[in-house]
Amino acid sequence: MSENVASFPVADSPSAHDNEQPKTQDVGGVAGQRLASFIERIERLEEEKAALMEDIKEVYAEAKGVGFDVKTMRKLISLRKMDTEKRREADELLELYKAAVGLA
Amino acid sequence: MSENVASFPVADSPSAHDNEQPKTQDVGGVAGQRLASFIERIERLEEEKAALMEDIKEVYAEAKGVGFDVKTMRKLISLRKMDTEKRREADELLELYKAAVGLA
Amino acid sequence: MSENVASFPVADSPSAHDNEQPKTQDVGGVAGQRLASFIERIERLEEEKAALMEDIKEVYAEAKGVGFDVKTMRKLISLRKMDTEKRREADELLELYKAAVGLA
Amino acid sequence: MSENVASFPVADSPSAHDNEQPKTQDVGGVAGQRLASFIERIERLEEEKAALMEDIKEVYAEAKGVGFDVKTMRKLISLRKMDTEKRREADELLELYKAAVGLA
DNA sequence: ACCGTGGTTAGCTTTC
DNA sequence: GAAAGCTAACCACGGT
Repeated sequence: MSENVASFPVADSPSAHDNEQPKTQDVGGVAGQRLASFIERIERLEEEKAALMEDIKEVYAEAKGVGFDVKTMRKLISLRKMDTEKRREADELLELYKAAVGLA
Repeated sequence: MSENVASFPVADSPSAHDNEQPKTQDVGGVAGQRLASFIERIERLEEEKAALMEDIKEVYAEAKGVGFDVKTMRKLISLRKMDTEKRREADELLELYKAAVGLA
Repeated sequence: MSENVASFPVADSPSAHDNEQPKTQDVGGVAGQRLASFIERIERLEEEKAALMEDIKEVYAEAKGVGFDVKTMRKLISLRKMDTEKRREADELLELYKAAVGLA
Repeated sequence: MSENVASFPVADSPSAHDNEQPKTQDVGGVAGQRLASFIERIERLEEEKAALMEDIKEVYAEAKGVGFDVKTMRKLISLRKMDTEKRREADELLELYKAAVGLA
């Protein structure tokens, strides 16, 4: 039933009691600036991420260049990752058992 | 000429009984070490990527904390990204034209 | 670069060699009927899937009702699934090695 | 598929010698069997679900094969689903009203 | 009772 | 063009 309605919901600030309207379009007032700031931060991080992904591709390419099989490498890495995750989950399961059984 | 680098200097098969190997897995020798190095580099980069993704999630969380709608933000960013890509493609097209016409 | 354009692209039939174009715009024509048929099939399958998911939830609920910890159960099942997948992937990796090394 | 059914991994102590009967603690006993049964039922249902998902993919593939745009189809179906849910919710609301007013 | 969290599912990208 | 891996949206659960 409940449906969020507001896509730009927020007052211009958490504790918005500063009455001076910035003149410059209050859609895009303090809240707008804050939003812009968040957006920028995220986009910056996304850029870094993209760069990293690029780097990864390059490493694969380099490996391929000296004769390794990329697909195999990927599989290997995936397997290693699964190991890691599985161990982590197994640990969690153990904790869960302990909790379920009343051993804090 | 059988060049073991150009093909795949693979470890002997899983069913091997090569257990008592000296420290530095000489299965595959130099190539094996090289492979290990690639793997490590990739896994390191993947870790960084994961950390970045974590950061991004945190920024979204912070934005949410002050009242912004995350889903909307995502859409916004995605839209901006599309714009960027579109422009980039347009630029590429322009370069192509220039090249085709002899303008370096 | 390439971007698909047509959202309702299709000719009115796979083996469309019947040249007589129906003149009357095929939106809702043979192709439309065919599309409707696909949609129905998918929606039917989705329904069955939803029913199955419901069943699963019920089993969990029943288990919970007799005292088992649902979260633990989920983890357990997830772990078992990981085992299965990991084995499958390990096999694939082996095949990959063999192929990379030239062993059909 | 899965063979080790009685796998009830952790629970009883790591070095549990199964010679001694389970005393009061029912690890691996009746409760264990019951748990195994639940697990099996769920895994069976999950398998069916996976099969269904496979079927759905195949229908999409078939549709694509005769020229329909899968992405568009997905959107369409999603839209229809939203409609359905909306109507269902509206009906529920109506029921609620009726109940509130004393109309069974 | 709501929010936050984690897990699941679906969609998209990229690879082969 | 198909298959897979990755990412993002969704949903149900438990905590506060």
